[in-house]
Amino acid sequence: VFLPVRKGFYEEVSKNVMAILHSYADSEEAFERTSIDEAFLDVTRSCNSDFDLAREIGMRIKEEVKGQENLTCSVGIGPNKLISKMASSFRKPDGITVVRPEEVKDFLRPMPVNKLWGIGKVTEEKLTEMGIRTVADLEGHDIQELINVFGKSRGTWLRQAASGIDETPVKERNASDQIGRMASLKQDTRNEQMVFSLLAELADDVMDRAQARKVGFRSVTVTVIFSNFKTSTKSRTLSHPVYDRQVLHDTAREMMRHFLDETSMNFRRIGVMVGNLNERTGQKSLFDFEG
DNA sequence: TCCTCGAATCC
DNA sequence: CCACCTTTCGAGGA
Repeated sequence: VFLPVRKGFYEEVSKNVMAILHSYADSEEAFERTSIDEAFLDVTRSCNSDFDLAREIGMRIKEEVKGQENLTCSVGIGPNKLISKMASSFRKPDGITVVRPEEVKDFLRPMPVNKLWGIGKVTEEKLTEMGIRTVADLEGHDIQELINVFGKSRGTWLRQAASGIDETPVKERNASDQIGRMASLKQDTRNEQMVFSLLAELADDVMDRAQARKVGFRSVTVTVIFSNFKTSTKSRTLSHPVYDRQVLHDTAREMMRHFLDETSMNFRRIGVMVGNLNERTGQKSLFDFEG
């Protein structure tokens, strides 16, 4: 069933659910929303590191979400974010999975590597070529070779993740650093009317979201995906933060002009993104500029 | 250190 | 499972 959901509906539900989740976290800061319907909660203190108590908390959350919003959800409980995220994916929908510290290895080892959170199609293929199929294979693999293939930071991450190690704290993230939107053209084209009118819609949408968050931006990126699926991006950083819709429109247009002039292939999708977001606050004190 | 741009992941 | 979209990451140049 496809529901033409009125704008803002998901956001409203999300807000309510997040409020419930937040209320079960150890503290105001022990909460990390990761998407419209997912969050990490640190409950170490509330359950006194007892995983049976943690399960009780998980059950209460499920009941409350069901009662308040009539929604099911999946809960994963583990010693860190990596494991709890994977535990929550383990039984879906409406599941609850607890992975105790001593169970982590058995939980991970049999899994194909692509189940590890953070490994997608490309990494999976490279690993397959290296003869690494399961998490156990990855855990046993020579770290130096992983670093040679994936680079230092990703290579070491792979090995740590395979062992179920993740020390990243549960922490409210500074709401995203960038706001962007892409869309397909009705047909592959480089007709200026069609391209510019879609570009304007996207820019408006991005601007709406920036305004809702009361942020300005200092960089603008325009993306074009061509008929052959090749992607090109062009970005420009302005000298001062901007809050002006017209500036976004003009800048995006100018950059799109470049693509129209410098290329010959039809466009399939285009996108607009703003970055270097900057809160519009009152007068900043000198301390705000200390690095 | 900043900027640009493509790669990669996740939704 | 696929197709599509959003955001982040990181390499390399200035």
